[in-house]
Amino acid sequence: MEEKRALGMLGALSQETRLRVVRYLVQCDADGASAGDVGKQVGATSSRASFHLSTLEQAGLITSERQSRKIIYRANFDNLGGLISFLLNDCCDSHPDIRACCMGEEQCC
Amino acid sequence: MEEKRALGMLGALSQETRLRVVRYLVQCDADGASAGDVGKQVGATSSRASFHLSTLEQAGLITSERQSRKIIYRANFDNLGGLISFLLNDCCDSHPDIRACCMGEEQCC
DNA sequence: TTGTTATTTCAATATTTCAAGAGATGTTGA
DNA sequence: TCAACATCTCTTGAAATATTGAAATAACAA
Repeated sequence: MEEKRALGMLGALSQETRLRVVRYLVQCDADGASAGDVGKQVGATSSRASFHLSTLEQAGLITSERQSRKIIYRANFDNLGGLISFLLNDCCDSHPDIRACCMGEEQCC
Repeated sequence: MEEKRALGMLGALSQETRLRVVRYLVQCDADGASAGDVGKQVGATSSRASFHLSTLEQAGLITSERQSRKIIYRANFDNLGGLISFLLNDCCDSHPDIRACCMGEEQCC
């Protein structure tokens, strides 16, 4: 992940509505959700939801697929992981304190 | 980490100069660096560096400590880890794909 | 085709953020 | 106290972003 892409993702995520959209879409997992659903879920008008969704898609955090008259949005797990990996490994140099804190009580293996 | 704090951190990090400041301060580790050092390192005037440093401090990503006539800035490893943990665990629900991607080839234990 | 639903695009406005430089503040040593 | 240095604050103007509502586009069903 290059710095520029990471900056775009961070900017996209640093907005309340968009952060909530991503959280919701992560919960929806592979099923995804339509723009209308997303809008209702995060309390945004349809035009606002559409705007934020396109911002998130442009940043690479979500994907879209038309299904008949709806457009289904899904979290882009690869890129979300890539962003977190960038922060943890590239940006924070895999600093042991940060890594430990990030892992918390859960074990990853 | 609450959503509001995470949003503040994401916003602070989503700016090229500030992201570089954090990267540099992480590399400086416990030694930290003065505002002047940081400014030279990231190619910013002193007033710009001061502005960005105070933005980062307010977001909780760095700390400051006066040492005689200099002010030493350091990365706040706890909060950086907290942010990454928020993204990985709270926001992304510890999704296995994201966790795997984030861990990459390194093992955490 | 016509009507309905879902989503996007557009224009106008308001707000926020960025960058640069001048001046103010705080700290040290003579 | 004064001079030198490091940092901060304030102002200005430019650029990016957010919001709203109305209109446009796309897909489906009767």
